[in-house]
Amino acid sequence: MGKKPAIQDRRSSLGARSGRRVQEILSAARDVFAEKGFEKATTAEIAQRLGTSEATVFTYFGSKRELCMEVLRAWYYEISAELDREVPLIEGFRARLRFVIREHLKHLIEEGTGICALVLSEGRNVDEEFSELIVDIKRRYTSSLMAAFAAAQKSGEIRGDVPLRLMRDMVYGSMEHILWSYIHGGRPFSVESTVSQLSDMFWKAFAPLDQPAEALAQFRAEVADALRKLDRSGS
Amino acid sequence: MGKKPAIQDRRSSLGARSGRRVQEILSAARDVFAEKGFEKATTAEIAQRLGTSEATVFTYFGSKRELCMEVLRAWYYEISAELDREVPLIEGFRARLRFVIREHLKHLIEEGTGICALVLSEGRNVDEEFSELIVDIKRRYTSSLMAAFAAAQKSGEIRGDVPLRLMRDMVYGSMEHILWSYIHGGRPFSVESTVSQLSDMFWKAFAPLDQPAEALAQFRAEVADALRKLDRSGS
Amino acid sequence: MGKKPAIQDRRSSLGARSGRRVQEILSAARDVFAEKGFEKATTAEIAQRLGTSEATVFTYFGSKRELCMEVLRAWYYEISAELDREVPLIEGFRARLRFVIREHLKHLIEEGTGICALVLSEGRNVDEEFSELIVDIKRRYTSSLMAAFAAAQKSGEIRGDVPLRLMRDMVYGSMEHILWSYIHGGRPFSVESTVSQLSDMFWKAFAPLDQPAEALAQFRAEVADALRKLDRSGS
Amino acid sequence: MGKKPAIQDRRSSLGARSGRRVQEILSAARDVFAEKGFEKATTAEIAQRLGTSEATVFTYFGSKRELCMEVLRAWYYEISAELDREVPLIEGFRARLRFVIREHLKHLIEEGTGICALVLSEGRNVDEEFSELIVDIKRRYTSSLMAAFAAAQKSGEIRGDVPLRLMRDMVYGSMEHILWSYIHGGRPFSVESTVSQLSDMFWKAFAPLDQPAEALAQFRAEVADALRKLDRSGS
DNA sequence: TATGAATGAGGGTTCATTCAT
DNA sequence: CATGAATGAACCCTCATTCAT
Repeated sequence: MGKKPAIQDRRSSLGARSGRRVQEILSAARDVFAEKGFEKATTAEIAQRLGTSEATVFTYFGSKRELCMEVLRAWYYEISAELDREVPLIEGFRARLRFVIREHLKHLIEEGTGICALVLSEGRNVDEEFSELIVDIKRRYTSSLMAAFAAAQKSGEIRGDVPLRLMRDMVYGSMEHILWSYIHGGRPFSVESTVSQLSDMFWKAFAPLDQPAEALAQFRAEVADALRKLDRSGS
Repeated sequence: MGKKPAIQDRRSSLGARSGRRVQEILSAARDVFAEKGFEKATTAEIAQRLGTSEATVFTYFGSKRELCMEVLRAWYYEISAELDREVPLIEGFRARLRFVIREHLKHLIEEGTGICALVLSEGRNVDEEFSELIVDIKRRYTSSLMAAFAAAQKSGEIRGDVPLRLMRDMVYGSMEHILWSYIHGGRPFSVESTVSQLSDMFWKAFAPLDQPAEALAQFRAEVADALRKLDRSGS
Repeated sequence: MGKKPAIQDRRSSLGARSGRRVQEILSAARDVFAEKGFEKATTAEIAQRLGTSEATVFTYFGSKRELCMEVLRAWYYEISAELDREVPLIEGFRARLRFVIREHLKHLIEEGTGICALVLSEGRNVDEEFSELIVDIKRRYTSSLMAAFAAAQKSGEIRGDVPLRLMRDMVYGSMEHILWSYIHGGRPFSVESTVSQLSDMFWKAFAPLDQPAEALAQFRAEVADALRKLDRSGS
Repeated sequence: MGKKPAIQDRRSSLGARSGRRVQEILSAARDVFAEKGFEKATTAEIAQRLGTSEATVFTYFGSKRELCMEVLRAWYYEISAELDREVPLIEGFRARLRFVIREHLKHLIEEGTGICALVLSEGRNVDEEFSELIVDIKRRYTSSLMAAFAAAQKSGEIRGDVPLRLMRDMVYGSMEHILWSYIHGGRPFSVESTVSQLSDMFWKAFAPLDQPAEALAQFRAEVADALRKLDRSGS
């Protein structure tokens, strides 16, 4: 909006965040943001942990918020890449769904409550300016599941009367809420059993409407077949 | 842990903030928080809308964050009371679930994206100090649904192999995500059709394991088994 | 332009800068700005001299630049008021011009090179935002001389073929340059003789074009008259 | 006073900056300073326009301020050279004055408000350190006019009772003020008519005291006196 | 000569919060 | 109760400038 385009950011380009320095900063920033949360984190502390000056941080990242967004982006990127790679190799919607759910929960649980809280919380605290960016990041992140949904809908594995988007929101929303409860409730948490239960429930929720009907039809055919046999044997 | 004497200073009780002034402040605060979000809202603006001084605000509320929490509490309180009253009168789990879902979506949609974003976002931005409070508020808010879950589990309307808490997280998590998508995507949004779709899907997800499809499957297995035996014996 | 209107400045109103505090701040600010110049002056120092915090300064003035503008405004205001009062009472354009010149030089010399440099320099360093304000201030300041010009042009005391604005620029521009030379050259400087010389030169520069012609005409009339008398007496 | 070894580091001499690189930098710097003003211009932008690094700029110029001074110096240098060359060839003070005025106005108007504002504004924003330098530059720049004044005073073309310096300040000060008004007022501006009016007025202001009008006045006084005597004796 | 990278050194500004009246 | 006034405390960010290569 009213942003000065600035001379052109001092840093190379927003694309290739590969330099060693950049990675170091990202890493330190992730730690601090995870520990303190965005608002309470200070650029001073991030710089301090790196043993550099704040100015160096700002050489590579335009603002504290941008830095935080990049931390999130990097986090999502990793899993996104994995999902993009693995999910298409999996056979069947049910297994795909299960895989996606397990990955999401596993990563967020394993990396500690800090980063988990950051991902859950800052995904919602977006300064307008980065609103579009976070939407993109999440779109990419959820694209594997969306593709799986699409394929499943086509093959008749899941119902076709509900927007994919709604199902996606159910899956991710549920997990977020579960993780949030976990973080704040401190209850013991079994990833595996949660994965199983969620998969099962969503499998049923998303099942084609005519599944029972189809099953019934097949059953009838089988029974009819059997009856014919009985008839034959009993005659 | 050396916690501050905390949240009650000179206020009557944690529950019912009554005075006219208190209500005015809450109202102004809600407007401002809804418009700007917590961080960008200022106590100065809240006071200014009331035509009083910031000091007055602090006479009634200990801190900006506390004020915000009270705004949220008030918001939840209203619906909580309604749910507590209405839900028990409804017959059947399915209808109860539907009612809860509709109320949640309806309120958040109708009151505008501002308060909606506030509820969704600030519910996650908790300063440790208020962490417990928000958990309480939400517990109270979700208690109607939890009670319905419990009753349904007892009566066999829903499956008994999944923690209620997990189902609750699914329901509320899904709705939060859906609302968030709505707020940021700006897509047209039909409360009624969403309610129907969600109710239906959750109904299926939560259905007892021995419902038609499952029962049928098991029955079919039995029959098939019997047929095999007959086959063998009859040949 | 793109300024946040802000909730409404915390300070009473831009008009009545009368409060004691305001005057104190203005005074301290003038000292610091005069000593260091705008850029090198710091709000910290201004606050420190007052024995208050910087925040207090910002309670009354929106920004460092605004504070500086107000210092300038106050400076101009004082003399403007004096000129508005005195000039109209003076008879004749020449005396008025002389008065205006003397006041300008006198004030700027007497108040020291600091404030003088500030007035001369910062009158030219305007952040767009205050561009209009400084123009207003200066318009007001020069209005006495402009009025005198207008009256003189009407009465035929000065030429009518030159825009008043041009003459005004000549008078003030000359003085600014003279003062600048004085400040940087450090040459001894006699206000009185400079006033006399300037007045005299401008008087001639601005004199009606037909002054010589008129004088000549009158002189011819007088001589002719004398000649007639001589004729009469010598006959 | 412990002055820094100052302005010449590794540069050939204070006078002639020759290298191609130097010229490129000066050119880019002039553009940026003209567009943004000194304070808002950044060395980063200057370097960026050149396609080099900031460090390169600092290889050739000791500081941002020095660079700016060199830009100004170069600007003045060009016209100074022209004036030095042309003015002595012109016959008569009036024509010389007119020439000088026209050149000054013409250059500043033609090169755009950016460089004009820079010259007018930064000529006044001197960091002590460069105070002497700018004085030198301006002395050189005004030397043609000063020489013309001196010659004119010698030949009796202009009055001898006023310091040349004062007259110089009047001429340049007037023009600066006029240009400033033009830049900020945005009024249409005719160089030629302004040149004519200024020349005419200054011509009159600087005219010898015994020029026609004065001489006439004195002569008239004498004649009148004589006439009175005649009157008395002839009655 | 050229420069990529790093940074020292503030600087202005913001607000929630306090307290005497 | 209400509040005007004051401020502590930080924070993000900028940029000219340096220096090893």
